[in-house]
Amino acid sequence: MRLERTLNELGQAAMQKALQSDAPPVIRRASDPKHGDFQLNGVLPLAKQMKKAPRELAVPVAEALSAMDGVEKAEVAGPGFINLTMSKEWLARQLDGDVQDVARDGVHTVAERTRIVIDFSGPNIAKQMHVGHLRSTILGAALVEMLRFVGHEVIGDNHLGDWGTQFGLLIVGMRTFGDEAALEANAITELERVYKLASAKAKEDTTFADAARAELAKLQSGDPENRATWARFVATTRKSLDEVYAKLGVTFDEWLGESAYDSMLAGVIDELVNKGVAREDQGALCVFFEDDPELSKVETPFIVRKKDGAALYATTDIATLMYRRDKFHASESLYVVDARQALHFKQLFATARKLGIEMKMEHVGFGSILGTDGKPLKTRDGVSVTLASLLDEAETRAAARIREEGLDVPEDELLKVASAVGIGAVKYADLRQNRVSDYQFDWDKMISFKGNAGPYMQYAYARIASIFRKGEIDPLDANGKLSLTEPTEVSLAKELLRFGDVVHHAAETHQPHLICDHLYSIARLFSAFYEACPVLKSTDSVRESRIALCSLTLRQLRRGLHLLGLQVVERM
RNA sequence: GCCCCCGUAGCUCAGGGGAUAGAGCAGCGGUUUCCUAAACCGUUGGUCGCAGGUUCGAUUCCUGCCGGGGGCGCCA
Repeated sequence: MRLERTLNELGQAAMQKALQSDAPPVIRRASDPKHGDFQLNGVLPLAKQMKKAPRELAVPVAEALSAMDGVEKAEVAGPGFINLTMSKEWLARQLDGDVQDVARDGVHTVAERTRIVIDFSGPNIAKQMHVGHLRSTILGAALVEMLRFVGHEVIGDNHLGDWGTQFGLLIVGMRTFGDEAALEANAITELERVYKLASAKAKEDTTFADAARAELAKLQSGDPENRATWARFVATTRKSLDEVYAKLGVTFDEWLGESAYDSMLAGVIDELVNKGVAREDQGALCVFFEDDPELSKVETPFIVRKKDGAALYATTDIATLMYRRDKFHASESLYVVDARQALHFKQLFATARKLGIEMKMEHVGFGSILGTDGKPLKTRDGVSVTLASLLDEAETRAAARIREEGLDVPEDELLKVASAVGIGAVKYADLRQNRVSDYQFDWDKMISFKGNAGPYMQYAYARIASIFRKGEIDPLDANGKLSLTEPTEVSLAKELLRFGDVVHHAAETHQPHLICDHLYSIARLFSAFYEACPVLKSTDSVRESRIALCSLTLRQLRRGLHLLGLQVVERM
């Protein structure tokens, strides 16, 4: 349900009736349960505006509220807050609707459906994915699910780094240092080895560097031989990328790498020049931002063509925006990319606006993954943990932990559960934190399964699932009427009512951690409820009600975890 | 030098104009003849980096400073 809107309407009606005012009621959750369920703060600013004493104005509003359906108590407090307590019957009635809503578990859909392209993951060809790709992939996949579920039309796009300078080096490097057999056997390992040698040599040997540039130019002008070599690099790399994505359970709607836009680049350059957006400077074609208060201070131009004539990342990104506008008719483009690229995106978006591209563009940035020592997990010289090995370790650790605890997992399901728990732990650890800050990757915390962590959530889910299994009840049929009496029932119910608002807020602001926090809160309140209230052992309408409460908790937990990309398991 | 982000409990982090600032971990003390104890309950712990300003009210907004991180012409 839409709790915020419902309460807002209630508050608005009261303020209208008591004060004939359209001022916003400013309803918040009570800061302390002693103050009731919610508080209406809107009287304070209104009093200021009307030059009246706040408490004086608050009295008639509180009276009006008290007379309204569902309001148990409304009283003036402090400088002029109105503390609001809703009746348990009202809470139950509101939540009944969510219990019945088997299709969406109480989450409404947006009024205005828009088409959004989400650009995420974006690994490089000829390179193993490493921890640096983890956040973009996990965050992006969650945002796709979240925005899609609230009703948007979402296109998840893997903008592969499959074009650019590195291929000149790789082609020459393969010719010089390459081992064909090794390439067949393990493409990425061989390509990484060759790349490292080639880039080192290019730094010292200018003829070698020139040769690389020449091969790159040939590739970009469509030379069949180089093109075929390139295609082989791409295809072999894709195989290993697919393995990682399969393990993560991440899929894409499009795989439009940088190469997909190559044919557009000349046109982009023309448009930049013809519209007077870019001009030459020191041999390169650049966009300057004299008119932008922030970007003009940075002084670095946005380079769209190097002095040797080659296009770059920037050029491709502009082409990509045009493509999304013309082919996808997208109204929004999100980039789930490391926060360190903030300047690039500011310049890109400013350039797009200069070109008249009317699209909502947003850089959904995120911080780095650090080790427990507070330093980046990835080292400068490229010795970084590969994503594949990290995910393997997560599964291994989870399996060990499950065995150690002697959990309720049949041996033939162990690997499946270990995978759901291990991968889930990694994903959850990443998503639970505000994306803008760096976060410490800590196996012990992740795998200790305590507190706000993936396994705790999965465990909470499994416990509820076991109630239904034991009672031989289908959660989807558990739609008895709610009657809330015990304090733990009321607390849980109030939290369950917020689910829709939370999912929408998280989706709109691109903050999956809001869902994590909320699910954690639901799981904890459920545990408290479960501790205090027998479910299957209770009888009649109490039993019906509690089963309905369990059902909605189960479904919201499952829904929320799915939105985050975590699997649930029926027993663990 | 310029620009961006971050300073909240011992540690890892939420919160973001409103009442006494919240979780987890760690610490301390409890709970199992009872539907999953990977659980639950209680408790210790904070000048919200510092200084001004705006406001009836600032941890939250603004400015400055200090501390940490990141970025800054032909990489992505």
